[in-house]
Amino acid sequence: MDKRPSKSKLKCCGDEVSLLLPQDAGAEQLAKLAWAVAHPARVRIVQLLLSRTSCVCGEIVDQMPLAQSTVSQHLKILKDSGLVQGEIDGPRICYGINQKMLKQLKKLVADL
Amino acid sequence: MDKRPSKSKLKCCGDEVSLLLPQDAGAEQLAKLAWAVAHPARVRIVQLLLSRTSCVCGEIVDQMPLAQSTVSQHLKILKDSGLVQGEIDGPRICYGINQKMLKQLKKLVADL
DNA sequence: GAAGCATATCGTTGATCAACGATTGGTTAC
DNA sequence: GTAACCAATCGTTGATCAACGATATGCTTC
Repeated sequence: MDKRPSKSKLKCCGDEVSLLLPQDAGAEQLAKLAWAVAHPARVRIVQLLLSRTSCVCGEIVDQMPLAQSTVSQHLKILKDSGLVQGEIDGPRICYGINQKMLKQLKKLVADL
Repeated sequence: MDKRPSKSKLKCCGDEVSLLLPQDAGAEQLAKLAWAVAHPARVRIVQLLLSRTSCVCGEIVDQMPLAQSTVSQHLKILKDSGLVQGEIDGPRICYGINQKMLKQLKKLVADL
């Protein structure tokens, strides 16, 4: 077990960091968006979505050496970050890049 | 224990991905650099280093609610990514941003 | 050489990631 | 309604992250 009972200092990575570091509001968001593309598979997914304006999950799975559940998991991470949106298109789901968020990411990185 | 003995498919995240996805050479590098700034504390460190052109580890520790060992660990991650360089300056170590790598990161993100 | 200070590294712990197969949920077609 | 298909979720596992304290290393200075 952990020897640190409840130091009230900093748990790890999470929302508490922002409370202790109020000065960097953008740091949190940059970290969140950077995290979304901090995995080769997710970068690849973003590239696929950008190259085709829209894409179904099945197509992504076909182009990657990963199981469907794993791809779906990565898509969830991308969706949670806001970088990717999915809209229901009949029986399948049409995924696409959230251009606003992508712009935000580009701006945050460019302003570093 | 893991039920997957050695599927020779894909271990997780690592160098093997590049072997199986040769088309995205840049995806790996973007993921690696994005990963470096995928944590609020590391974004903060980069910002600190940029705002002062150079910075000693002790100053960074003073400005963050983290232990010295934790900051040193984050610095190591940043160094491993290439974004940050450290040169020995007498008894202390002077850290600074590797502008070339930062430019590379900006370019990779901008080209998305 | 010993003392002192600045960093790095070691060793530990709990939390999270990333992968998979299996199952569930939802939508169309018969 | 049932079958078929697509995508999401569940449950598991091993690996890695992130945090800390404690210890080791390295360079000055005395």
